[in-house]
This record gives sequence, C-alpha cells and structure tokens, in this order.
Amino acid sequence: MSWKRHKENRGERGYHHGNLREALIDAALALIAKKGPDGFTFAEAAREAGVSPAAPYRHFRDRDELVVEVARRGFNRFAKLLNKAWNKGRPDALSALNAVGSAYLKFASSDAALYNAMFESGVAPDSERELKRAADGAFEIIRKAADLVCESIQEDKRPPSLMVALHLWSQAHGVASLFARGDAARRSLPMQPEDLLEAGILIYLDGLGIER
Amino acid sequence: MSWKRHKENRGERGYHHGNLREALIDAALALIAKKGPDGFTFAEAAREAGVSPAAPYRHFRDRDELVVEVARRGFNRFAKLLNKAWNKGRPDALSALNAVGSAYLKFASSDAALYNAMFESGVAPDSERELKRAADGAFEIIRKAADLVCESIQEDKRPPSLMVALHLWSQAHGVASLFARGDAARRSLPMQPEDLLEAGILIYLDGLGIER
DNA sequence: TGTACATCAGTGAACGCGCGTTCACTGATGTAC
DNA sequence: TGTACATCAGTGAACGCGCGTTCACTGATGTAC
Repeated sequence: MSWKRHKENRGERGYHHGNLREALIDAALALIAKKGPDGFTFAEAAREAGVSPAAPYRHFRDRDELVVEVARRGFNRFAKLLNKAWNKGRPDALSALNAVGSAYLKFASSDAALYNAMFESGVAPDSERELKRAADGAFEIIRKAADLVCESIQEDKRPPSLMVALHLWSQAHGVASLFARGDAARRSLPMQPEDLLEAGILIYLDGLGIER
Repeated sequence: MSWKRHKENRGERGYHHGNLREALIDAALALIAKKGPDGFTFAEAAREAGVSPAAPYRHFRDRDELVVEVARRGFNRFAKLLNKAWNKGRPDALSALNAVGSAYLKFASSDAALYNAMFESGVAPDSERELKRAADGAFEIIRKAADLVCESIQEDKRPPSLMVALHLWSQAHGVASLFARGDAARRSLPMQPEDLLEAGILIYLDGLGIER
C-alpha cells in the first residue's frame, strides 16, 4: 500500500485516496494471485483498496483496461529482470544465457500473478499498443542473447538469430508454464525446473554447433 | 448434438433429455471456445443444452467437476491423436517425432477449447485421479518417442530419456501456447509454428548426438 | 401380458448474492487575481 | 496573503442482471411378480 506513505501511516485517509490508481493495480495483483486472471472483479479491487465501487471508473474504463495495465507493467518488470540477469553477456554468452533462463523461471514462479496476466489472461497481446511495446521490450533481451550466441557460430552455418530467440523463448515458456508456475496448476517434476531448462538449452546450443 | 440421434431428429424431446451429460460437455466445449475456460457458467451450459438450470446437478457436483471432465476427455483424445501420429515410430524415429510435433500443434490450435481446459483452466492436474491418468497417458506417447530416439545414441553418451521427453514436451507446449493457440491470445510469428518447432527439435536432436 | 411400484432425470419457482454501471452529489485541491 | 472559483476524485444509493443452489414436485422408464 504505497499510498499510505503519502498520507498518515494510520488507516484513515481523507476524501481523496491519493494514489488510487496504484492501489487498484496492487489489489488486482493480489486478486489475480489468489484466483487467477479471470477470477478477480472490479468491485473487489475497489473494496480491497477501501474505496466505493464507483471510484475505479475514474481511472480505468473497465476491468479489461486494468488487466492490460497489469500485464504491461509485468512485461516492463520482466524486461528489467531479464536484462539484469543477462548482464550484457558477461562473463560469457553461455553463463549469461543460463542466468536469463533462471531469471525467467524465477519470475514465472514468484511473480505468478504478473506472469498469468501477461500470458494467460486472454488479452490479445497486440490489442493495445503500449502492451505490445512492453512485451517486445522483454523479448528484445532474448533476441540480444540469441544474437551474441549466434556470433560464435561459423558464419556459413549460422542460423537466423530470430529463430534461435524464438526457440529459447518457447522452451523457457514451456518449462515455466508447465513446471514452474506459481499456482495450483503447476505439474510436478522429478527435478528442478531450472536444471531442466539449463540442460535443454545446453543440448540445443550443442546442436547449433557453438563451441564452448 | 449427438443425443438427437437417439431420439427424434426434430427439436422436440420428452421430459427426459436422453443424453444430458454429453450435451453439457458439448455445451461447455462451445462456451470455453468462445470465452475461455473461466468464461463459461453452469447456467449457460444448461441453457445451451435446452434444460432447466437445476438439471446439470444430476450429472455434475459443480462447475469444476464439469471442467475436469472436459479436460480428461481432452487428454484422452490428445493421446489418441499423438499416438496415431507417432505410428509406432515408423517410418523412422525422426519422421515420427516430427509428425507428433505437428499433431501436437494442430490439436492446440484446432481444439483450442480442449487445450485450454487441459492446460489453462486452473484445475490442478493432480487433483483428480482420472484426470491425472489421462494426462499421463498423453505424456506416455512423448516418452515412447523419447525412448526410441535415445536408443540411437551411443550408450555412454545417452541422456535419461525422461529428461528428453520433458524437453520435447516443454518445447512443444511453449510453441503451442505462445504461437499456435486457437484463441485471441495467439502471438504473431513470422513463420509457421510447425516449422519453428520442427527446426527446434532438429537442432536439439543434433545436440544429443543422434546420427541421421 | 398386465399391473404396481421404485427409481430416476428433469422442472420451475424461489432465494440470496455480488457484479457492473449510472447518477447527482460533495469534499478536497489547486489556481488566478 | 486572502478569496473566489474551477476542477477533480471519490461517495453512496440505486438499478437490473445473471449466477449458483435448494426444494418439493412430476413425468418417464424399468422391473418384479
């Protein structure tokens, strides 16, 4: 409840909330975490934020707009985390790529509400301009990683790095969404998801013929 | 509306529906296809089946039990299709595996309602015994494929075939759920999802060191 | 073959509930002069 | 610095709606004798 800091730290607040928009997003996150991306309601988010059911309409046209905003922020945060894990490809491409993989799975499991909103909320990724920008921003990290990995392949054998990026993404998303999700639909796995993904990427890179 | 065949082929039916259970499952499928796995209601399914809102309770304890049943059937059908595509590994392991991959994606896109119920409905896969059996049955095909593929690898380099199966599954699921889904959340892709998956599997198998 | 009876599947009316949305409103905030 | 006013964010009551669930019921079906 970040808005509390703007006012008194007690429960009371004045007629104006002060930061309702943020509070609604927080509430949506909490509710998505609890009940999945379709299981939360506008009214409930308002209640959680301690505000009348009509108040959210000052900030969001409807429920959908709120979900899209949550997803957008999710992608931004996701991009930041992946970028940090990538660390400009240091100390070497392979280690950095593995770090990205782990960060991917970690995000999917510990920020399950965001990940759900981003990938399973049913919103069309291209429906909103800003949403698409944010999603592209996250994918950009994976592309950069694929680029660097491809550079170490002999030129005449070098695959299109976009394809490599898509392979990496779908492998990571597959592991995340089957075995590393943060909700009840997670499937059990006789190993750590991180290890499964790391091994898969390693084998794939061998297949590409990168030297290591 | 398979029950119609049991009765007259006209719209009328007697006091008893004749095959309400099936009709409700059909209705659930249609509604899931239209609105996603969380977007359908018990009442609406009843209406669609032309029956009073209390009638479904004779066949399903609640909404959830109906979704689980849909998912269970989905896995059974999925297993059948994959098995057919696998065709006992003929003419050779690699071709058969690719056929399985294509069948996987085809199912995800043309039976999107089933696929959604199976993987994104929020039901815990292990919550229902029969659901788990059905899901295991589908995975079993992938395991068989992985086994055969692994056999052609020099024994001292042979990876655990369970791991290989999990890699194949997550790769296929990743592509399916990002790029080959049959609903509005499908992401656009500058190539055929089948080709993306096939290329990915090929590279992966190269990395495993199978000869071909 | 007919009849009595048990079982079962679907009815329809009713209930309480929470949701989405609207409306005229009001209290707080900021700004022009 | 004070005051008048415009703007804005949130109120609270109200509405219509569809949902889930229950209930005593009733019509159809099957079976025992």
